Amino acid sequence: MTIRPVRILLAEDHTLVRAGIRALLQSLPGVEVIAEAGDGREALRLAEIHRPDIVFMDIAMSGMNGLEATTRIARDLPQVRVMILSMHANEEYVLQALRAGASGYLLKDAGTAELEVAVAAVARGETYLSPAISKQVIEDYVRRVGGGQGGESPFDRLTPRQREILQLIAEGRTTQDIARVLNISLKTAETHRAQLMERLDIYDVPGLVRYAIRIGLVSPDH
Amino acid sequence: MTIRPVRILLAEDHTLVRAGIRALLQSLPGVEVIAEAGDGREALRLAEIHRPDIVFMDIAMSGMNGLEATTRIARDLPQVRVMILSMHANEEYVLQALRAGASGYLLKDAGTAELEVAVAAVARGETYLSPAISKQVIEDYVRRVGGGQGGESPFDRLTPRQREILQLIAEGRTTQDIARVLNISLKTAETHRAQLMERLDIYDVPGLVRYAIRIGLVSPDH
DNA sequence: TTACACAATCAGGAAAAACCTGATTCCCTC
DNA sequence: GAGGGAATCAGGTTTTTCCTGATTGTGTAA
Repeated sequence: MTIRPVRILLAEDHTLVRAGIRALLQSLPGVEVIAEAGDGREALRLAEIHRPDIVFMDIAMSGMNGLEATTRIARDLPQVRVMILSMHANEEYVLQALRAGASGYLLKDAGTAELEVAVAAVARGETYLSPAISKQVIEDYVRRVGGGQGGESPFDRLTPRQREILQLIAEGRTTQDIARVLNISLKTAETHRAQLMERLDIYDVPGLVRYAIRIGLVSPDH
Repeated sequence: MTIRPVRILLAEDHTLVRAGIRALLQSLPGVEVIAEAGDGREALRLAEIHRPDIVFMDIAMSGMNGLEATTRIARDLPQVRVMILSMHANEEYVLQALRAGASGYLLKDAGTAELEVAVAAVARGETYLSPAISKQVIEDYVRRVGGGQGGESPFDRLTPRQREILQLIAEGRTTQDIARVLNISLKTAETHRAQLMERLDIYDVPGLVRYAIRIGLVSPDH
């Protein structure tokens, strides 16, 4: 007997990229790309029709984005697994994807060998995350899921004090400055800063600034 | 006699996407992908070595971005043409690319047929722009070029070296790291950093990061 | 009610980074 | 051929970060 091939639906809005990834997927043994979608809504529609084993889903798509589509697929078609295709190893994105019900999170700068591993893992019903995604993220997730928690905003990841510190850092205040503004000792400000970095798994100031901008704590202007 | 194939260097930082596009390019008749680069600096190096006919260049790459690399290639290797690969039909990007000396601007959501047309056009020495790019943009460009000089971009405020340094800082590289990446001494990297701050009149790292984001040198994600 | 996790506070000392003040070389322009 | 800007480098000081602790209060789960 022949092994049943893994049937894949590929959702990605950039045609060229989609065609490229399709070519890669089809070069893998036991993999069949049965349909392509250019946005989340189409992905949803095609998933209902074809019931693929795996949907390869880009996050950034216009119309309906990949996370929204993932949520619906996970709810309505539980036998269909979703592999998120993303450019960002960003913790927030990964958590959102997993919360939405994705079975895998594959970075676009993964190698082709990794692609094969990822497909096989998800096809077996496992969860696959690109190795570049930090352990911290995974542990956070497991802990949270274990705790039976629900909605999570990026804001909840930090204590109020830590958010204050983060905002001040992103605004360009030095740690000394922060201590003065908040009326705490330099040492305390340093500790907050360190714990904040630990919490976000971001260990450099530029990374913190970009994160603060992403979650809207500060704007690139000013 | 056989027609000499079009030799292409492919610069794109996401391995998976790169592999995909490579597969597409190689499926075209008369096209040969002779090398791949994962960032702008490598693209520059490989372009010098291989002298490809066309460099397919992604804009958003870490380390040295595609526009910077394009500028240098256009200056140092005029016989090598650069085809920008971009996700955005955004006017500002297109203009910057053309100003940098690109011979083509291909959107990532182009079709594979368009890919073939684009390669052929640029190989013949023509300029190719994806049809989705508005006529307005093209007219603007022509007018500007025809009308002599004009546009002052925020980029012009910094030397190429300083832009490199700024981007690396905003990406979270330490000064040591930067020195290593650019193969200069720590002291030199420190000097560049200081002169850069002087030039922009911004004396803190978070401020530099926000500036870099404003002018599009890096994105808050990444 | 004790035990425990966690937020917020603080410190000493080592290590690293930034800052200040120079200097040289190269190349382009006037 | 003099001047100026860009890129390179260094010594030494100051500042900041990093590592490894500790204490207090508060809410919560055993």
